[in-house]
Amino acid sequence: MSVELFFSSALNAVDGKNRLSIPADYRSVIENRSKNRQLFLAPSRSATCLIGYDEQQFDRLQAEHASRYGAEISRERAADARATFGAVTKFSIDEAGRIVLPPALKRTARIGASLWFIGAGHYFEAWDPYRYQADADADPILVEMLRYELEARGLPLDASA
Amino acid sequence: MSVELFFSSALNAVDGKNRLSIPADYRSVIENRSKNRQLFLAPSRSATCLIGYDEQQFDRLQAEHASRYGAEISRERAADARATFGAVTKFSIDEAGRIVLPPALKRTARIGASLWFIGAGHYFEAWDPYRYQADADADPILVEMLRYELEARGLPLDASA
DNA sequence: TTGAGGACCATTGAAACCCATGCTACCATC
DNA sequence: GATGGTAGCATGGGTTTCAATGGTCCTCAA
Repeated sequence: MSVELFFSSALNAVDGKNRLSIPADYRSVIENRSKNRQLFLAPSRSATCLIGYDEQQFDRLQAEHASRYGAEISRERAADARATFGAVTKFSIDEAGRIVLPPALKRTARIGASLWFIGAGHYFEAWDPYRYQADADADPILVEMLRYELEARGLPLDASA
Repeated sequence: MSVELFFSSALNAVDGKNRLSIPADYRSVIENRSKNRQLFLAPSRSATCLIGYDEQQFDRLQAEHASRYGAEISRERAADARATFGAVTKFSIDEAGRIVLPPALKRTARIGASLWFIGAGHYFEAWDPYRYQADADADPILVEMLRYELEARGLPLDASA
């Protein structure tokens, strides 16, 4: 069961070509759940970060959207369809376990040279580490773990540096 | 499953001959769903933009229309038939992935020198970028992504410029 | 004969791909 | 328990492919 949920956290680099490694844990969750290496990323609607999930979860979101409206045709439905599908990007994870982050997504989530992954069950979040530290809802334990990871990589503990 | 839905967004140019590239993502969705390179475009009835879809979705719209009326013959049915089919244009996507936009469609949707594509599941929308920004139902996240794309191409952020 | 539309070629910049390297965790052996 | 070997993961770099777009020529019709 646990192989089917995203959990644990990791700090990875985003290089000059906007490539980044998806943590190996998450990759195997995706492969176990969806039998492929497809990853979906979209900006969060409630925080300045990205939300990541696999195809199975995407299908679930799509089914929710469809059942919310049935055969209805309306402005509301159209707006919701845009919000549900428009900002989502699909990636296929390469042999080395990486994807390339499109600049528009990177910037919308205010991401810099590294990325802080936080597992959250059916999905995971990906934050700029400094933005996560500054977030009002940040978990103190996760912040402490993040600070340790930053230190271990020789990265500054604060964005200003 | 997910390869069969339109999602993600893109900003493409419309050149002096009214040629425009259909985003590669959308092209492969069309090919996967309909086994051809046929695209249908029609003005939206609820917004100032174009709606695009493939042959499979066209068939679905047609089936919905038919089941709504059965064998009924009426002015309403005729009016709905006109609305459903009258303004639809079929395109075949060329080798380079482009179509030529008829001036009437371009003008009806108030399209200028570029086009903002938004995936919405079984169909996608195509807006003039400045008109999308100004739309009351615009999604703030998509607006932000659009502004980034405008900037990346050196285009003005506002229509007035 | 001139303009419009369509087919075909050309360019450029980004995205996918392939190969190489440090690092660490785990394993087997001594 | 120490030591050497091996494998997997996170990264860096270079190369090739392809998408998006601009341009030219050709054809057909008015």
